[in-house]
Amino acid sequence: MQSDQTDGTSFVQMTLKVLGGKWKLLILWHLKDGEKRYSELKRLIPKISEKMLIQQLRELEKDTIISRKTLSAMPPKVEYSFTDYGKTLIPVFQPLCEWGQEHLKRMNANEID
Amino acid sequence: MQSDQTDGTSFVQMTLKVLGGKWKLLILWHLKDGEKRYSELKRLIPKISEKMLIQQLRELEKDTIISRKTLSAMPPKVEYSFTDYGKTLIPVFQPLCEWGQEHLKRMNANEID
DNA sequence: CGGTATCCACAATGATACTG
DNA sequence: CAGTATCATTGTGGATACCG
Repeated sequence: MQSDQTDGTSFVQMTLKVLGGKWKLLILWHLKDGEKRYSELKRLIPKISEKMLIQQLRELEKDTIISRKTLSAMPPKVEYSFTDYGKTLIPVFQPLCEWGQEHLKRMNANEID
Repeated sequence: MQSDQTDGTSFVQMTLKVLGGKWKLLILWHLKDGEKRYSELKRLIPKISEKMLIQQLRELEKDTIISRKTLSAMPPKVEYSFTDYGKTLIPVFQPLCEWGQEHLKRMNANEID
């Protein structure tokens, strides 16, 4: 039931804006196992640049998917975790990632692409 | 261009490659109601350029999510529909889109962003 | 009708150096 | 440790014209 008659497409743009970043699914994938410190995420995702890590975290935070807690200022200690609202996303993106894993296997098996 | 990851993260890149295109979710959203002709899709998604429409369709086809059937050569008549394999994606991306719709409402309601 | 081809703007990402 | 700042590069998407 679309409420939006002129252009029922903005929810797609929204979905992509929230999850479409190159690293966001991966960040969420790690956070679903529990809160993580900035440095842990950096270690878990070695190929991400600091700029991208902080940028994607900021965007997820702005979208109220994750929250940022400063545990101590000196030495710096920051923890990222799902918000309660963000947790509603877990049953949605987890099957997506699992589908992606199966799809990857299938593509490799058939040597497509 | 990196081809290999060694860590178990490439499924995320794969997921984004398959669904991350700006119009793919929207195309699939329309196709899940049944097969559609090229011109129907163009009409259903007025803002997409022909280049993008055909490009996204080709990629979905290459990923074996949808299939392309030439119904007649003259006049040209082409129909796109989910493959059986592609249908396994429906229960995955549909909740995603529904979440996106709810998220959009929430953002509008709170005037966040 | 159902595409292709070309050119270009700009957004997204990346590398690297620096900072409180 | 947890970021910022800057610059370079790449990728994605759009406009337009043309083709079988």
